[in-house]
Amino acid sequence: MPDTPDTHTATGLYFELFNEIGILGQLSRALFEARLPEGLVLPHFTVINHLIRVQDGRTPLQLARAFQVPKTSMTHTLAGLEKRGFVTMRVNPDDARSKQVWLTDAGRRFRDTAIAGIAPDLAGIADTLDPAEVRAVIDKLAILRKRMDAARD
Amino acid sequence: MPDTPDTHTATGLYFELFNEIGILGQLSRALFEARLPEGLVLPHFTVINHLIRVQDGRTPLQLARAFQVPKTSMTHTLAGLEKRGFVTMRVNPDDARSKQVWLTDAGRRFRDTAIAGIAPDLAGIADTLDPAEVRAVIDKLAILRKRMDAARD
DNA sequence: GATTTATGGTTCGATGTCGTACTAATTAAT
DNA sequence: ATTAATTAGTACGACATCGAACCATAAATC
Repeated sequence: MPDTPDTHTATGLYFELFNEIGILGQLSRALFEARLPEGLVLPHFTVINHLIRVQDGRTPLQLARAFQVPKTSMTHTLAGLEKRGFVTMRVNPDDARSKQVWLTDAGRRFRDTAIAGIAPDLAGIADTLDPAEVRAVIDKLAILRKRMDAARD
Repeated sequence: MPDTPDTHTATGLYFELFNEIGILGQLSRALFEARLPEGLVLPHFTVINHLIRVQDGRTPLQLARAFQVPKTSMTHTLAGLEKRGFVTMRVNPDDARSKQVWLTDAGRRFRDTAIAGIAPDLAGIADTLDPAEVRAVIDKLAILRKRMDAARD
């Protein structure tokens, strides 16, 4: 079932890879959003999750770069999170142009319950590939991601 | 640089995988769209490409399922393609509710030039992973995709 | 074969996404 | 120090995306 006729060329392979990535992105997004409370969308969760993983206090621009979205999109996402009281934004004491995003207790709770809600779905598919395989795929994708990230200037 | 603290759990691994997929989807989408003519967006290209790969004459619903998008989104994408003369839609002779999507010559030309425009970018990163690795990643992702696809009902 | 149920598509309204243009603050150049 | 160039963030407008409600046709049930 090779989808592209030119799977033997290098670029054809990458076409196929990105196609697969696109569809999986679509599927996983739908999966997650189905479990999120009304009005919240994947980026909301992703940002909160990121803030917990790498410490809060990030600036909006740092977040935008981390997810490779335009800064205007991040402004919009953060506005939604702030409106719901999941984050608060203060001016960066080191640079008055900039802001810092801090998690609230409600934000942390939101993350916990969101994860708890989604975990069963993930558990349901977690036996598809064994952990070593997943690990290997992640590592390969990360290499590619960093490369593309760097090549973008 | 493991992003999630729980990379040792199965669900944590999948969290990380989907995160990587999301970012890569973002990056590749931006890469592609930068090369597409004004007003055209990734799904436009993807649909045309798909029609060439698996023969045209697909119905809108088949296309929506192939890309895991809601059918309303596909209606919108197809309207854009039709307006530009890249596809024509006729009623399905076997089922008057349904339609069939056919490529025009302009549509085929669009695909060719789009691929030609993007190929250099892909070539620029094509040496990041060697073909066997890419192939392996694609295969693993395809397994996961089919699983999630099936588990969705 | 009439009625019910299911299916394919579109319309409509509500966000999400992103590019352009702008403001404010910082840094660099003179 | 003043001016120019850069950077962080937002406002706004155009368009993409998607869910809910809808219409038309087909299939299933009686």
